[in-house]
Amino acid sequence: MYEFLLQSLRKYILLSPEEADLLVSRISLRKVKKKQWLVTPGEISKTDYFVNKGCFRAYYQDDNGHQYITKFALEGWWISDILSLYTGELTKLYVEALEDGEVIAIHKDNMDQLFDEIPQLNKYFRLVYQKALVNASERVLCTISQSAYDHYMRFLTQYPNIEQRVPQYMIASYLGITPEFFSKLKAQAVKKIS
Amino acid sequence: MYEFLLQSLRKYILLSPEEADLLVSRISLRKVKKKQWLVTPGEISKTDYFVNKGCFRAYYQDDNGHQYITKFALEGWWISDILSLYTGELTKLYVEALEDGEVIAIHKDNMDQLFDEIPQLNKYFRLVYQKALVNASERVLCTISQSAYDHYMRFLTQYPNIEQRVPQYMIASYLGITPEFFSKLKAQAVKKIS
DNA sequence: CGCGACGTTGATTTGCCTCAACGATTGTGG
DNA sequence: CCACAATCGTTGAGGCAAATCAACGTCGCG
Repeated sequence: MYEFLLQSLRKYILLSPEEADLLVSRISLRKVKKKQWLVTPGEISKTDYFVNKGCFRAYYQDDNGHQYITKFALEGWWISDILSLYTGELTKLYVEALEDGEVIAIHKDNMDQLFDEIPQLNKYFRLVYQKALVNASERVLCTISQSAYDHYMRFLTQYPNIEQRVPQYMIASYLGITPEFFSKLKAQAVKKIS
Repeated sequence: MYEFLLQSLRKYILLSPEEADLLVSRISLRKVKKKQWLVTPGEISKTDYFVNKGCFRAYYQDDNGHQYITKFALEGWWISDILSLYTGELTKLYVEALEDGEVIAIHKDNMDQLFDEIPQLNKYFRLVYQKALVNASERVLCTISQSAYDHYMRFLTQYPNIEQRVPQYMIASYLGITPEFFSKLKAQAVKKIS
């Protein structure tokens, strides 16, 4: 049941059977239906989620109702409002399931305890965050330095095969452009090739 | 000499005197002059830097010679090409001193050793990266959701008092706009107030 | 002093947005 | 199994934000 998560941990650190058991005792599995939310604005985020199955998006909605997708998460990714989890401030994000799926939930308090009980976990998350930081930095650079089309190309390499799983207007939102303009971009790209 | 770094560590973790000594034995102080580089494209980054004094920028330069600033670092910040440091790929970034200053340099190999010798260091960097990730995520959100002016306002809260230390065209570059347009933005802002 | 670095301002162009209309597809209840 | 609505993608006309290019003013510094 938790094999996939343990496998992810073992990519970076060694876990004794006892530690693995301890970990498992402090986490829980949660099934979610398409369009359900894991996080909604106004709460204080207390849980970190590991995607076991399915596809999720984190997005922000401004006062005019416009949505901006900040992140997608597929199998093996962590997703939460890290800002709220870290600072205790109110969440401003939604985290929504784009398909029926399941996540492994770890409550902040259990997490803190686990960090003491299994110090190696600090290393695991150090590496996870480091990787996420590299991604975020590259995305920032792309956004300020490249045209929307180049930015799109980079997106495809970071999220391979995601185009089959999420509607096009969400990809546009992630890229920071409108669905209409995104559609025109793709039309032009086809012309260029031929 | 290394007091400032130790102080930063102690904000998040406890260090015994022995551990502090061990740490100090594996790091070095490096003085840099204005316009000197800590990192230049084409190398493989092997060192992480902690800013003890001064002001630095990381930037990318494209084939047309355009520069894009991805990060500023003031006293107490870490700066490096984390991508190259992490993956071993060639750096594409410059890291340059904007003032005479000094950094504390930690070589990757020493760092890895220290992570084993002082496991708590994992926790420190987990938290440092987590914070940096929160910042980067907010920056992404701002860039795709807000106008250049709002984005500028947020910048000021993240880097207070930096306007006195770096030229305006670099702030424009960080924000992803041209110096000319940035100048016009500020002119309009003054009008609004009066 | 004279040069280079930096900031400003204006004219023009371009990338992307907004609004609106229109197919295509999917899902759902009668 | 069909009618209908809802969701999603496409296309076009017009508008705005920001880029580009060029000229000019100002300051600090060798």
